[in-house]
This record gives sequence, structure tokens and C-alpha cells, in this order.
Amino acid sequence: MTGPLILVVDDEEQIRKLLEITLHTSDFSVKAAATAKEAIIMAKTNNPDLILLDIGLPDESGQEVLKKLRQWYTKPIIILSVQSDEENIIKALDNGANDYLVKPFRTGELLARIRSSIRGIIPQSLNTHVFNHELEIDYNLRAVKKNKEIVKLTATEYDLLVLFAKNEGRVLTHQYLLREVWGPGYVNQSQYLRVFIAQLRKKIETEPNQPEYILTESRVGYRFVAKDNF
Amino acid sequence: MTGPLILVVDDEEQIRKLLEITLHTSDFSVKAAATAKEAIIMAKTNNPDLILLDIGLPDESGQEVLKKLRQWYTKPIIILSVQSDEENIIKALDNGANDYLVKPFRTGELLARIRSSIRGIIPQSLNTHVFNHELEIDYNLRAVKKNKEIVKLTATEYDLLVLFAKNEGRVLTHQYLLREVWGPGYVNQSQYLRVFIAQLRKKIETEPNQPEYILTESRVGYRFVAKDNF
DNA sequence: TACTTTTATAAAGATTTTATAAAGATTTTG
DNA sequence: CAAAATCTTTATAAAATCTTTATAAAAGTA
Repeated sequence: MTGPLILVVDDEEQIRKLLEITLHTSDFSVKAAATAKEAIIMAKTNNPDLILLDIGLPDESGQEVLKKLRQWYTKPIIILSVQSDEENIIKALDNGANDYLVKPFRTGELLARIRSSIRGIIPQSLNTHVFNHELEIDYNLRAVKKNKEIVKLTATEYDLLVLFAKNEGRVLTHQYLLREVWGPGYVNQSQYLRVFIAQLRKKIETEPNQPEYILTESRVGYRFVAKDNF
Repeated sequence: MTGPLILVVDDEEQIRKLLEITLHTSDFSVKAAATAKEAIIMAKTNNPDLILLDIGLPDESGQEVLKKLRQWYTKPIIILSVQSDEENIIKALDNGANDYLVKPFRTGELLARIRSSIRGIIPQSLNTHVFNHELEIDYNLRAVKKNKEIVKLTATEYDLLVLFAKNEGRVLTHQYLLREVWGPGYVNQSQYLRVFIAQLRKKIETEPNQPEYILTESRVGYRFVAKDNF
């Protein structure tokens, strides 16, 4: 069982090693990059759940890397930096960073901030989501129930459903779904999406050929709705 | 024109005043509370878009307030505190805080952290457009409603309507519409436009053969208008 | 008015997009 | 390692949307 994947970007070998050990101990998976270029490539190929980004990189300003990442990367980015001046902090936050920690940082605090960022703004107490009194997602157990019966979903199907549930009512484009669930390298594999949508419908819809939850928005994407409110 | 609502919770009159002025200057709406009890009541009644919470309250520990809020409140909470010890920071973050700032804080940084937290929670009112109290375009959901009923539009119809809505009152030429919606290669396909205008009218007009929204400007183009005077 | 141009609309035809089953490949699990 | 599960690819049918055609109505012009 392996936890969320974190990409560590820092040019100092020592810090990379320290972070890798610390994060591993807290049950995170870790990938590391030493340069801006490497960072962007690794982010695209691994699609990490969070990025720890040092601002002082040798080849390019971390602020630039941040901007480039934010063109497509939607998950949390935490900046680590020796610079503690307000100007840099504001710039980083406005460039899309979720948090900014000044080096040397306290390990426990860093971990807590990582947990907070990954958790998002959904409180821990809200760990289950019920739609139309019949479809239930339990985020703690990673389980889905339809009319109290457990529905067995694969990891990918579950991720897809969670993404839908968290964006109820909103059209999610093919690109967006593919990038968030499969990773940025898959944005053109629309057929995957069709296959998995069909599988999901077969499992959660009462009548899969007349879906009430996952609606098709032809040429755009899909929309998850719960009747009561839409 | 009023921005997102922020609830300031602090027992020191001076700090409340300072924050109120600072936040107002940055175009936020502000409510303030001085005690734990008051904070929870005001959060419930005003449902703010973000809460700034001082940990050192007179009647109850801020950590407790935080826990209570997080039982139902899902938007960002930023902690302000004179305590800079790691233990308190970790506790607050794990209790559901999104950020933790040590007092005295730098105003610019606080504002940047607020912007960062609030980003993504764009209030619905900011990206929905209502005409004549009956035709509604929700850009966030990519949905159109007529008298609260969802109107199903194809991708092209939606793009066309959005273009009209964003240019309310202005005549848009055939050329312009064709170029913007279909692309530069289609500027001579006026018949497309006629077909799609007819379809759009059928879907959004009360009486499609006597349109009130999409008016024909013969030999020039079309004009989208909203009376909005009742 | 008579004639031409432009617009509206329905409906048929063509194309694109989507749904689904099922086979093959790969990964995970026991 | 073998079996099971899952992912990926392929093929084909069905549905939705776009495009074209035809015709009537409206608007503009001589």
C-alpha cells in the first residue's frame, strides 16, 4: 500500500535526500528532480499528487517553473525557499502556489502543511457523499454503494467517479478527465474514457443505456448530476 | 460591486479594525466576531467565503472553534496566532486549517495567502449571467436555464449563445459570428448561421417566431438584447 | 407592383462522436 | 509461476450533431 506521490524539486542533493527520507517515513511515494527542466518533465510523466518546489534552481527561476506548471497542473504546489522577503512570497502565491515555506523549515510543520494541502478544503468529517438517497461514496473506505449494496470498482473507475462527484453539475471536458485521472500524457486517448464511462455506468446506473448520473455532453465531455438539485 | 465575504475572528479590537480596513481596500466584504461563540453564530448565518481565525480567544480555544467549524464549514480557514511553536501549527493544520500565519503578520502576505486560498472557490454569482430574470447562463457549470429549467444546447449552440451574451446590445456581423464560432474558414457559410440561429431561438425564445433575445439585423448580422426593465 | 435579395425553417443526407462488447496485453495477486 | 483482475486496443453499431438542400416568408429595391 503506497500513499500519495510527491515530486520533490531541489538542486541540493542533501535536501532532496532529507525530504525523501522524511516523506517516505510518512508513507508518501517520492520522486525527485534537480533542475527546472527535469521538474517539468517529471511532473508530466508522473502526474504527482503534490509538488514541493524550491525557488532557487540553477537553470531557471522557480517562479517561471511555477507558472509553466500551472498552465496545466491543478494539484497543490508548495514552495520551499531561503528567501523570506514578502515580495517573493506574494509573487509565488499569486503565480499559483498553495503555500510557501521558508528554509530552514521544521519537518513536522512541512508534513502538516502537505497533509492540509492534499486534503484540500474538504473537512475530514465529511467523508461520505450520498446522491439521490441511493448512490454513496465513502471516501475513507474508498468504497461505493448503490442501494446499500457494495459496488466493486477498479482504482481507475473509483478515481473517475470521485472526480465527477466533486464536480457535480459541471461539465468536465474529455481533456480534463483524461489529464486528472490518467495523467497529462493521455489527453488524446478519448476512447479510454468512453470505455471507462461505459463500465462505470454499468456499475452505478440503474439503466446504463439511459443514464441518470453520468450524462454525455457530445463533443465536450461528461456531466455528473444528482437529480434533486439539477 | 462587492467581493467575497471574509469573517474576521479576533478578540482585539485593534486587529479587527486593521483587518477590516485592509480587506475592504482589497475589495472584500468583511464581517467580524470577537468571541468563539459569536464566531460560530456568524459563520452559520453569513456563510462567509473564508474565515480568518485568531487562536487566542477569551472564551474558548481557537483549536476547539476550528474543530466545531469544520464539522460543517467547507471553505478555507486561515489561522492567525501569536504562537509560533510547531506543535500548535501542526495541531491547527490537522484540525482542518488551510493556512497558519504567525502574528505580527505582513499585510501583503496575508492578502496573497487569502487570494491563494480563495482561488478556485469562485462564488457562483461571479460566473453566471441572468437575462430578464428567466434566461440564465452558468459559465461555471456550462449550463443554460430558461425559467429554471435546463435547456440542452449542443456545443456550437452554446458557444454562439455565450458570444451573444458577452456582447449584449451590440450588433454582431455574420462574418464575425462565423469566424468566432466556426473559425476563419467559414466566414461565407451564412446559411450555417441561419440554421443555428433558428435552432437557438427554438430553444431559448418563448416565441421563436417573434424573438425577444436574438434580433435580426437584416443584411448586417444579429443582435442579442435583454430588456431587463421589469 | 414586380422583382431581387435575404432570412427562416424543416427535413434529408453526411459526418462525427459515442457506446459497447469482446479480444489481446499487461499487471497484480495468491 | 499460474490465475485473476485490470488495462488497452479493436471493431462495429448507434446516436448526436453538423451540413446541405429545398422551399416559403420577409425585406429591400427599381
